[in-house]
Amino acid sequence: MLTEVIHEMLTDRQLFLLQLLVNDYVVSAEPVGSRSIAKREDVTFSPATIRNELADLEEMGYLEKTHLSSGRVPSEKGYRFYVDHLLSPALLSDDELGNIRHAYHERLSETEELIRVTAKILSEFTNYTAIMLGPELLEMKLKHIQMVKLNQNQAVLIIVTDTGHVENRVVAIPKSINADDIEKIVNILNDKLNMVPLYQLQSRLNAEISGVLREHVRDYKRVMTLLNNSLTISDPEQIFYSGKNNMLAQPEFQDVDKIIPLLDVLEGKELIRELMSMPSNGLHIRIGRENKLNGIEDCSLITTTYSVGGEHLGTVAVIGPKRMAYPRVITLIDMVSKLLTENLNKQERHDR
Amino acid sequence: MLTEVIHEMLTDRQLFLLQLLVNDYVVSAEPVGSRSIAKREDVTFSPATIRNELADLEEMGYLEKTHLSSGRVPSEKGYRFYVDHLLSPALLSDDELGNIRHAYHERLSETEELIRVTAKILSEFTNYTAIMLGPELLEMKLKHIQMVKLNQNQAVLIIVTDTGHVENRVVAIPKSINADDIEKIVNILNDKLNMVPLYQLQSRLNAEISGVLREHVRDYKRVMTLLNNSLTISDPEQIFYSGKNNMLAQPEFQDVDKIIPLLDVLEGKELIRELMSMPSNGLHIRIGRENKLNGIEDCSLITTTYSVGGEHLGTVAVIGPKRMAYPRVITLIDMVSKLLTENLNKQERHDR
DNA sequence: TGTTAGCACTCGTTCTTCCTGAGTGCTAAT
DNA sequence: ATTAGCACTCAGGAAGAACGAGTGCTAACA
Repeated sequence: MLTEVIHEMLTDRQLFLLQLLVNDYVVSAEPVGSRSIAKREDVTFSPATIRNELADLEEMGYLEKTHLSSGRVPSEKGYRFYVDHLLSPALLSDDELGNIRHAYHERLSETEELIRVTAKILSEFTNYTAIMLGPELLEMKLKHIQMVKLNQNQAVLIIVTDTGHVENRVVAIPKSINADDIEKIVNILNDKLNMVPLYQLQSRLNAEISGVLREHVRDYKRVMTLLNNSLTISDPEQIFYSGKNNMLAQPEFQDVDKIIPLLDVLEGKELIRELMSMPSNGLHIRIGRENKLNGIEDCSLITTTYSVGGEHLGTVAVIGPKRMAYPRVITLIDMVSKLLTENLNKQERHDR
Repeated sequence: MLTEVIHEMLTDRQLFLLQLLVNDYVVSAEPVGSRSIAKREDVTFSPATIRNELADLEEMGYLEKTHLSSGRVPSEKGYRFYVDHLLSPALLSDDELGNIRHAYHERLSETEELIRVTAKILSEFTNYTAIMLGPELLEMKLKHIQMVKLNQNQAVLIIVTDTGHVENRVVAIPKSINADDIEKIVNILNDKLNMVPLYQLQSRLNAEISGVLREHVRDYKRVMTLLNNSLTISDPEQIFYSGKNNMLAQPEFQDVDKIIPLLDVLEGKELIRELMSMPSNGLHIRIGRENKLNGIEDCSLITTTYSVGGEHLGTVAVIGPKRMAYPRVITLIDMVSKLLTENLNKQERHDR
């Protein structure tokens, strides 16, 4: 790969050095000097030569110095180039592969559990933070609706989706409505709304169903406001975190003043929005300021997606320092998202 | 209060000084010296006198020095004495009172939501971390059980409790069992298990119900293992955190090496066990090493409980540094737990 | 006898100063 | 084109000085 002319300006040796330097910096977290590069067995030329090359790479914007006489550190452009052209996926040891597969063999029944396990594996094997966006609630389709009366005034409204997800909320039941009414209402809803995506529930209710209800049910008005209130799906995403505290172990975040804003951003809604705005297929990497979001300028975000039956279901993300073990994370996130997809489809296959 | 002889060994002036010193240290987080105490308006005697008194208090074990010539800091014994004898509950400003009451007026429908709001208020108004243990699932009683078929092989089992809580799990349905069977099973379960506490479900199933099932249902064996698996309530507690990151702002946890173990403990199961082991009524304070749990030696834990209809429901806890604003936290936790109880009982009252 | 002023002493903190070592760029020789 | 050599830079650590907030103790005082 190195022998091809990838970028018109860079010689093979420069490519080689850039790759070496990034690899080195990723593990050491210290600026890399010419001497330490020259010490490597596979480097035949002298520190002086390396200095010349590194100076050129710096001039072209791939490297930076932390101060006038320091070693070099990759710039964002450098990372970007590395990620785009110099990266070869990491290999996992048999041990690790075994452990990962093992974790999936435990239980493949519940979607949520599967996602949670995936997040945990990702964060534990990368030592960074994993964030998973679950299947979008709004895209799920209604499988069954049910009302269970708790007492004179309250009932639980239960919505089961085609994926087996269960939403529920407590609703106040007006005195004017009795058990028979409720049964009637629920029957109508189940009849008319079967397999309707949740985001359409409300509009369908008001368009098609209100008429039917008016005919068959007493106190039609109250029922409608009740249903309107409870069929609003407010929380559009399920979010699973794992390894939030892993960030604290990274040398770039030893300073408490950096940790607090970072953790705040990590848990904040903006990050989720950012994640949702990522392209919805394939693997994507955002390095440092490529994330428009404030507070994670020193972080990189790697995302991919998982799906079932070809349908986009959710997002898998790893966030870590810019100085990230990209090859390893890429391999892991790719593997894990495929395993997740695979397991979800295994469930699905049973269906038909 | 000060004029009574509370502790045979301590003079009124010593009590006064101890109280002053703790109050001061709680806000400043710096060892308190004789001079700074003497500066206060309500202190009429000189630094030298204060030094003598503080030396006595130190001898008796209520105070400590961080080094030979430093100011004094309360010892755990000092905090304990302060908490037991010197504390007067803090007053909240009308503004704060208003805000708190306002937060509760929003929605009083869902138990979980109510608990979550309470945790948020506590952490925001104390600037420490709030942990709430929700109603013990196992104590809840079964209100309704339901199975919704998702596809050929899977169904969702839904358990609704008397409190409106909904548990659900995906179960695999053996081919030998059809929709009619399921309906029969569910009807039997609803009939026999109504208002049975969740922790009894399994034993009741095996004792009383297995016989009935054997008579009415095909493939009795598979059904029993299926039910046995899914009626095991694994997660005995609902836990709500709020303000986990507030700890990071405390001066005693500026050091990253202290933060990591602290956050780990905070999220760990041992702490929850510790919380559950607290006496189940009234307000309780554990200072520093009084918590047997490793990792929170420098923290204090204040807990109380909330209930509905006189029945113990769950635990409210605030964890912060030993150097905690005890009066304020006590006032807040007390107030908030009462508001929570009140609101829960308001729901309850509707029932009868 | 309890209180206080005075004083010597301790020790953490901060500010310098100095030194070292790892790094650089540049120049001249190979 | 490469490299040895050299002067230069700069972060980081060590050593020391000065500071100041605190102490305990003693002696004087009301």
